Amino acid sequence: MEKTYSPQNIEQQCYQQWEASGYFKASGQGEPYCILLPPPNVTGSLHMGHGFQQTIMDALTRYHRMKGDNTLWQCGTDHAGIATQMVVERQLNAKGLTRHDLGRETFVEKIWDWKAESGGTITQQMRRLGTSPDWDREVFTMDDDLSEAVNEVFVRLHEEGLIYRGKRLVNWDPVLLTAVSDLEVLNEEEDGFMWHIRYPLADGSGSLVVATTRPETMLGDTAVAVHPDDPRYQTLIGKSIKLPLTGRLIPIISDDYVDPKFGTGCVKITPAHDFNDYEMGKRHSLEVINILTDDAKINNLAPEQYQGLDRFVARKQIVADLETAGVLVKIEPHKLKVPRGDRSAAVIEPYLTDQWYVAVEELAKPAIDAVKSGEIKFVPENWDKTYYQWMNNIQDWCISRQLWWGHRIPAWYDSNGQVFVGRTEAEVRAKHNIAADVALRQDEDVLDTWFSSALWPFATMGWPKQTPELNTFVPSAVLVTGFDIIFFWVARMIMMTKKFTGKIPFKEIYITGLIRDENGDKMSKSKGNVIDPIDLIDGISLEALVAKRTSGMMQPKLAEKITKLTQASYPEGFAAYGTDALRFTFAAMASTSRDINFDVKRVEGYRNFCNKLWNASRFVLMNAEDQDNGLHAAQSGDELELSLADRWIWARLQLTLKEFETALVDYRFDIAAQVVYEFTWNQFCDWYLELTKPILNSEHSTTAQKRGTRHTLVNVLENLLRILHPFMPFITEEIWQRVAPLCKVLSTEQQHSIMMQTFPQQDANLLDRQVLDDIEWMKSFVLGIRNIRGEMDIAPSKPLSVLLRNASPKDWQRLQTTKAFLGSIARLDGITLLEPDESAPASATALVGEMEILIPMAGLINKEAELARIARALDKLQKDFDRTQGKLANEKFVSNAPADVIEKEQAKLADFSMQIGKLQEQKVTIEAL
RNA sequence: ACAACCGUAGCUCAGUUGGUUAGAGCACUACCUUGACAUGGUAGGGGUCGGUGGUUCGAGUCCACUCGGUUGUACCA
Repeated sequence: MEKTYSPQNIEQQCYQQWEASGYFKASGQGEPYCILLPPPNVTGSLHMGHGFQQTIMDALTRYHRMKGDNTLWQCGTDHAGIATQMVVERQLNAKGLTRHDLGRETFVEKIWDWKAESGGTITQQMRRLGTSPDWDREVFTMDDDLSEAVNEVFVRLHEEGLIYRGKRLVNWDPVLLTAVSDLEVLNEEEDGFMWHIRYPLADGSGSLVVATTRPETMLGDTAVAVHPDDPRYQTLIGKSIKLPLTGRLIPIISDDYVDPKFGTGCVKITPAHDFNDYEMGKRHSLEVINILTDDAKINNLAPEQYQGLDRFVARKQIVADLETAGVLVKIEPHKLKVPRGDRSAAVIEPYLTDQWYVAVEELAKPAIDAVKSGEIKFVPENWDKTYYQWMNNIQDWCISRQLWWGHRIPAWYDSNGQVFVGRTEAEVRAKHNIAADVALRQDEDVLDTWFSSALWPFATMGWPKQTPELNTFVPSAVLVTGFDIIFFWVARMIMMTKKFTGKIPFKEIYITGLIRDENGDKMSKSKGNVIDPIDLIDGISLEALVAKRTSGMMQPKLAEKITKLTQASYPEGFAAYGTDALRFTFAAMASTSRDINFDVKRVEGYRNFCNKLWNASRFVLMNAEDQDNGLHAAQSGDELELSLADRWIWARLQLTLKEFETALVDYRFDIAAQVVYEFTWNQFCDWYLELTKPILNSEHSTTAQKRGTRHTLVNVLENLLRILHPFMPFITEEIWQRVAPLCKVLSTEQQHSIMMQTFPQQDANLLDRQVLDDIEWMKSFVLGIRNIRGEMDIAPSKPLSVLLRNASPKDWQRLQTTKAFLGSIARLDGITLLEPDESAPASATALVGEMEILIPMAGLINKEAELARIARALDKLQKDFDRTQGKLANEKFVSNAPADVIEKEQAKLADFSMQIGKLQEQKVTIEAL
């Protein structure tokens, strides 16, 4: 093996091997275990959130595959209607063209071209992460099969009256020229103004003042409303206003929606351009006057001088004109929520159009029940509140989009505008007896991308066909996703899957945290703090990183700021940490927290961990390769004699395995990662490997002893690699290839990959408590000596002679079993037991339980330094003693606390007291020198 | 406005149903190139758990209030 771990040399080749061997396919044997990949945007690229979630999904997939489950990770991508169309449209714009220049058909072809070109990016990047989905089952939401499912669902819901077409106000994006759903509108608080405008009464008897944040909408006002009980306006109700600028006569109506305390208590009502006004308009049968065009210019229903003006230009003009007319009372600064499209950032207009809707109330009920009953569980649990909050106030879902990229709505119109819904035009004609020569025109609109994504759990399994997969993998085991798409996707999948299969789509929903930068800021292009997971794997220079972060920046100032920030944060760029280090980092950060601040330093730490594992494996192989490791001991009858250390590391491995698996069941990947890290570094490397050296290197060891230790070395390592594999697939495979042949006979082809091996099984027989205690005793012995060496500046290489005082028979027995180890790792050249009454020379001391280890000071130990060390230790002990004594002196504690707690406190007190006593004696002895 | 979550060592975070001396990684200090590993080893310093009050024999852990932060939902023109 190479001396240093270098991930780039080992990662890619084995991936191809795995994929080519078909290891990612479900085995067809065992309990079904299925994970659905949240479909990433087909033309997107991998970001940290993907990396994080996919690491978790892959760890679960690999773990269950190794546990023998019939494991399927169902992957695919979605067509991301708006996002993808925008990308291609922008490319056209750069050439001075629009999609209208090409026409629908050609434009859609262009998008397919673009998909062919860039569509593989994200799946290639997923491969770099080592993910193991069944690529042969990869699905795209616009594939024929899925499109068929989409049509089927649409038609069936329509037949049941759950999909309907209606003319209503929708959220209209005047830049993208499409309707968007409520969820795609972000309401941000922005600075604006409140304009107060005087509206004169038509009969000239007076006036009232309305306040508005959008004065241009007055062109579409069809009433002014006041509160029915507002004493100020009682006499005005029923009278008419002569609207300034247009001169239209509009009524003054009363409605208790109006808050008399807000503004002037008079509200201008524009039913065509405000959701609340629209409702009020319906209540009072008001005229609905639309004054905007699709792209938010003033239309020809408004006075001529405003026609064709952009809404914001018109606003200025109207304000100026109102001022000239002397009806502008005042202008106040005002903070207001401005609705903006999440894709275009354009100000969204409530706009009256024909759209298709899903009536969701009926679908929502079973979906709510599925969570309420516990059939579906959120992890962490309290996300169910977010879910209920939305589901209980759910609005009908506007599913039509005025785009060209997506599933075209399966509805056809005749020349009278009558609509027919069906799977195909032929079906429509047949069903409604429409002759072939009668012209039918298909609806121009496409469906919201999330409509097809909502069918993912069953459509990817072959629905509407009745396939074996549909039976086996619905419901899937767990959905791993971020809370940001609970409404967009999760809730809608539950509704649709329930509706069309009667089953739940998944049993658990593991909601991951959101990856932020090391300062807790959301990663975004405009902040310039985005990290590409691939850059952490392959490494990137500062220059390249800066270039990447500032590319396409329109504002030079921003680019400069980002450059500085990047230079300050990562003066060296990123090192090539490798996939395994990155994956382990993601796992280690997956706690219950909803925000995860990603610190590159942690990747470095786990890269070091990989290196540690690598070098430990080198040690094992150097000692075991081409040696007798007892591989055939069972048949040949060769004896395997396990040392105390050998039995101890087996026991520790059992503890680790148990904690690891418990953590995985709870989706506590952070705990699982920590447990296995601790074992690997702090137990296996720091202690066990050291403890094998005295056996392997000693001439006094028997063949059986050496064989036993080598057997343990290779087998514990082999087990450890299998435990680590779900988190770190590459390095474990690479090492395992060399280690496994020393441990077992690999006969079938499938057995030649660690990923097809079974996961280690917990074995209580290996968990020897006595051995665990013995080694802990030995460790504290060694620690005591190391502590004295460290504090007294005694070179680790200098052999020491120690005396033991007050050793119990148990201590003596342990000394016998661990003597060889102690001599070696603590560098002792002599251990002498003192008789009870035997006097000892002045010594530095350490305690192991009640036994004292004495290191004679002569020539080694500085009196002042030792006194200082004792004083520090005494100080700490005294505090502990006082606190414990205080507790026990409290009568209420003694009378109320459970017996075992009291016993523990008493034992602690005795222990502290004993230690203090010994140290004080020691202090006196040394002071007397 | 409401809701959820968060506030523990310089930094990033663990801390299960209240009960061993509050932990880890990184950073820091000192020493060490020993034959797996300087992407390393050994030893060590550092926090009273945002604040206040309460429940309890006992609270980082439960309750109330409060301050600060994040996110979501709703919203008055």
